[in-house]
Amino acid sequence: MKEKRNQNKPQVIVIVGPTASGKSNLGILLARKFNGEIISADSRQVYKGMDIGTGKVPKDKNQRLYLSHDRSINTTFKNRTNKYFSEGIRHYLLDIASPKQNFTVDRYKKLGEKAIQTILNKNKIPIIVGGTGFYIDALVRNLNLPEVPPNKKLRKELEKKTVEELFAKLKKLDPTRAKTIDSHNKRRLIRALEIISAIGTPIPVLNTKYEKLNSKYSLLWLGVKWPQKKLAERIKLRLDSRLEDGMIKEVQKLIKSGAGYHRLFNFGLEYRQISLWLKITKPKLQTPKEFKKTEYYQKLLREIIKYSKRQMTWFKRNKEINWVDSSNQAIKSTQNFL
RNA sequence: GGGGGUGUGGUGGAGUAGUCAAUCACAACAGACUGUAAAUCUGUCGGCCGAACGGCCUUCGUAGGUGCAAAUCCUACCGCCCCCA
Repeated sequence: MKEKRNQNKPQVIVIVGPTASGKSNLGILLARKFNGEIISADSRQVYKGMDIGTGKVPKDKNQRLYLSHDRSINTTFKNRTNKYFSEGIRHYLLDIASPKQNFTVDRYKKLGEKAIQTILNKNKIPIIVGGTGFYIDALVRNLNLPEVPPNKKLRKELEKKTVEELFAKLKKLDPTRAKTIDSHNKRRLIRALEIISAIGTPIPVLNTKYEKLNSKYSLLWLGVKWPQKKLAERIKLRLDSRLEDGMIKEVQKLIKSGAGYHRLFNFGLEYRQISLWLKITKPKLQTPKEFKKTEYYQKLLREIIKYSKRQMTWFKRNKEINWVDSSNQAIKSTQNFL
């Protein structure tokens, strides 16, 4: 019905929604039906070893079987291809970083663009699925990120200063940025200063208006919607089954592998609360049952729900999203789009 | 039965005569977001009016009392807690 189709722009589908909304399944469904491949847009699913806590789609097993069919040479883990399939559908940008290293939007954007191209070259439809709004917008809406990688040393130094000091400094060095920045947000202030100190001059005024970002793709935005109460229930059920599925072990493993408590704290949600709890608990008591008795569990539940709301706050301002509450609706929209 | 303590907004918990609709934390609600984004940060949070300065009303277990003035002092009652019997 809408004839605003842009023939020269490649078509890309984006599926967004809060955590536990069922995006991943919808993604696979559409990928099957419309010959697509999936690009995950999740800032935590990029990490290896963070599976249960991030709700990564299960990796197909037969793939490994296939690769290691020759039992004579012990190839159990010689999965060189690194390709991630779930239910036969190729997924990109999962398991591409170590939890010990830093991953950034910039990196995501670059890899994402590559993935989109790869999929298009196969004459398939890229389907971006995820809950990290910032990553999605960076990838799909032409965000212009300044070429300034993180500077650990500088950050450490600036970290010592107070927000007021940092803001004052920024005001002097880059008054334009100072006008729009959140003057209380230390992390942002530090990054802003990092940029100036690297570039030397104030950054050019960027397209900050959300609506003004012009995509080079023709996009179909699908949003998976739930009544809030229902979503909260789903979140609880999902958390409980995650715990049963070995969530705690996953965190223990990460700790052992050297990710560090500080790092885990920063990952948030499950990784934050469970690692905090593990730190003060006797190994003997580290079971799902024990965890569920604690305040950490209650807190975690609240945190996940809050997180889902924050996600919605982000998505709400994107007026292009078609909110659907059934896969049929999604399919219909997709048919219209293609 | 005797002695002591305590009762505050959705919760925890400050306040102990005026500057108190009442610090703070949590929860709740709303929002921001250009290289940590599941992170980080902001606002509102008794009711009514107001864009705002502000104004009015109802609150600190209940009922009385003393004060110009009470969440804060006194008395009684009710509830909870602790100690001695």
